[in-house]
Amino acid sequence: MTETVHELTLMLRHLERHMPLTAEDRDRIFALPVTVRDLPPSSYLVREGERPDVCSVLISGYAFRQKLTRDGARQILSLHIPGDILDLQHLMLDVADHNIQVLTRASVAIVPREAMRDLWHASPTLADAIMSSMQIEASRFREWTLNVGRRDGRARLAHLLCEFAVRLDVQGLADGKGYELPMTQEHLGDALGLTPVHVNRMLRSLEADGLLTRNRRHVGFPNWEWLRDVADFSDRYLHPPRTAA
Amino acid sequence: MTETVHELTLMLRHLERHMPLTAEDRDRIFALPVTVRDLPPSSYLVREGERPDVCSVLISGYAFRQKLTRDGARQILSLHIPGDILDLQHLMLDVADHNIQVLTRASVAIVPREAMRDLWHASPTLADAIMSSMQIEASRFREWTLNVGRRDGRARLAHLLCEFAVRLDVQGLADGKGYELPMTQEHLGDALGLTPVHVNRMLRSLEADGLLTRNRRHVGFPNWEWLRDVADFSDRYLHPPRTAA
DNA sequence: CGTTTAATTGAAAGCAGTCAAACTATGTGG
DNA sequence: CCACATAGTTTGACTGCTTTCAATTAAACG
Repeated sequence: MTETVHELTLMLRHLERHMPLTAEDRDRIFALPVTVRDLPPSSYLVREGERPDVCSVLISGYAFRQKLTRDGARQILSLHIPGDILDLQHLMLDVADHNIQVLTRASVAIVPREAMRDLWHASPTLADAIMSSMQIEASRFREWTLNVGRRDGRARLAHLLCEFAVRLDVQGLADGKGYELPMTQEHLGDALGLTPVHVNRMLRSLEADGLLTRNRRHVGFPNWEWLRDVADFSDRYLHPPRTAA
Repeated sequence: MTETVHELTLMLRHLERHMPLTAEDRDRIFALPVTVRDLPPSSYLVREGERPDVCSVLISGYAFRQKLTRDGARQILSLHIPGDILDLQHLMLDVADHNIQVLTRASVAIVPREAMRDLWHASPTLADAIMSSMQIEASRFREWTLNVGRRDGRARLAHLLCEFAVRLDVQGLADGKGYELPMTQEHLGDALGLTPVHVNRMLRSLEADGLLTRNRRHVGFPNWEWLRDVADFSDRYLHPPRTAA
C-alpha cells in the first residue's frame, strides 16, 4: 500500500501559510477535479489574449510570467515555485493579459476554472486564503518594479537571488544555504531588465567579491548578510509567516 | 432640499464596471461607516511598516503608491484616480509593504478595516467585484514592470500618458482628448525609473514630434494613434469594460 | 512682488547595451 | 569513445542612452 501524497498538498501548504483553513476547506481542496500534466521546458501554459477555462497549480518544476513588447523584448514578471497557483487572475478576468511559461520541465495540476471559482466561494476562510495569496503576489510585483526601476544591475541581480532563496526556504524547498537556480543568464536578464551580457558581468562581480559561489546551476551565498545588504533586500514585501523566529 | 451624491458613488461605479452588483450590495456599500478627510498635497495615507486599521477610498484628487530604496530613490508603483480603493491589500495583510501618498490636494473616505472586511464577506458578487479590482491593479503592476524594464525613456513616458488618458476616460473623468496631468516631472521620473532631467527631454521630444501638446499642466494628444504606437500601448492590460464599442 | 518650486538647457561622465568572437558544457549519433 | 551540433557562458572593444552636475529661466504662491 503506497503512501501517495495528494498533488495539491503543496498548494494547500501555500494557502495555509497565511490563513488557517478548516478541515472542510482542506477536504474541498482535495476534492478538486485535477488533471496532472507534464510539460517540457519552456512550454506555454497561457498566452496573452487567450480566454483560459482552467486554472493551473504548479506541482513540480518552475514557471514564470512574462510579457513581450511589440519588438519582442521579454520582461519576466514573476517566478513561480511548486505550490504556487499560476492563474488565479483568470478566476475573474476573461482574457489573459500576459504569458505564463514553464521554466524547467514541470508538472502542473489543471483545475477547471469553474471548480476553482466554486472553491473560492465555498468558504470565507478559503476566500481569505486565496485573496492573501493574490495580495502577496501583487506585493512582489511592486517590489520588482522598484527593483527594475531604481536599483543598478548588481543590486538588482542580488535582489532576485535573495528573493528566490527566501521563497524556496519558506516553502521548504531549499535549506537557505543555496539552491539550484533554474534560470539561464538570458532568463535572469529578462527578469531584471538587463542584457544577458551584463548579467554575466554582474554575476562575476558578485562572485569576485565573495558574495556568490556557482557550480553548474547551483548557487551558494557565502556571506548572506552582506548579499542582503548589497541587494537592499528586506523580506517584508514577501509577508513571511509569523512563525519564523 | 439639496441633492447630495454619496461619497462612495465613484467607488461603486468602479466596482460595478466589471461585475454587476445587486441592489443589496449597493445598499451595503452606502451603509459603510465613512469619515471623509481632506488631505493637503503630498501627505501620506499609509507608510511602509505600519499596521493600518482603516481602508481608504479616493473621492477626489489623485494619489499614488511608492516604495523607497535604502538610499532614498523613490519608485512610484501606480497612480490612483477618484473611485479607486487605496488599500485593499490591508484587508488581508497586516503590515504595509509600501507607501501610499496623495499627489494633489485630495479627499478620501476612510472606512474601518473591519467594515471593509465585512463588506468583502457580505456577498459573492461583492467579493467578485473587489477581487476583480485587485486583479486589474495587479495587471497594471505587471505592465509597469514591463514598461520600466523593457522600453526606452520616450516610449515609457508615452505609455504612462496613454494609460492615464484611458483610465480617466473609462472612469468618466476626461474626454479622451487630453487632461490635467497632476504630476511634476519629478513624479514622472519616479514613476518611470528616469531622472527628471531626462523626463523633460523626452517630454520635449514628444512635443517636437507633434505627439503631445502642453499648456500649464494640461496635456493634449494631437495624434493619439501615433502616440499609442510610439508607446507600444494596448489597453488590454487595463481590462476595459465590454460595453465600449 | 519677492520667494520658492518647477522646468529647461548644456556639457561631461558612466552604466549598460551592442556586436562579435571564443570558450565551455551538454548532448547526439556514428 | 570520438566528432559534431547546440545551447549557454565569458570576454573585449566600442557605442549610446541616461545620469550627473550646474546654471538659467519660467511658473506658482503668499
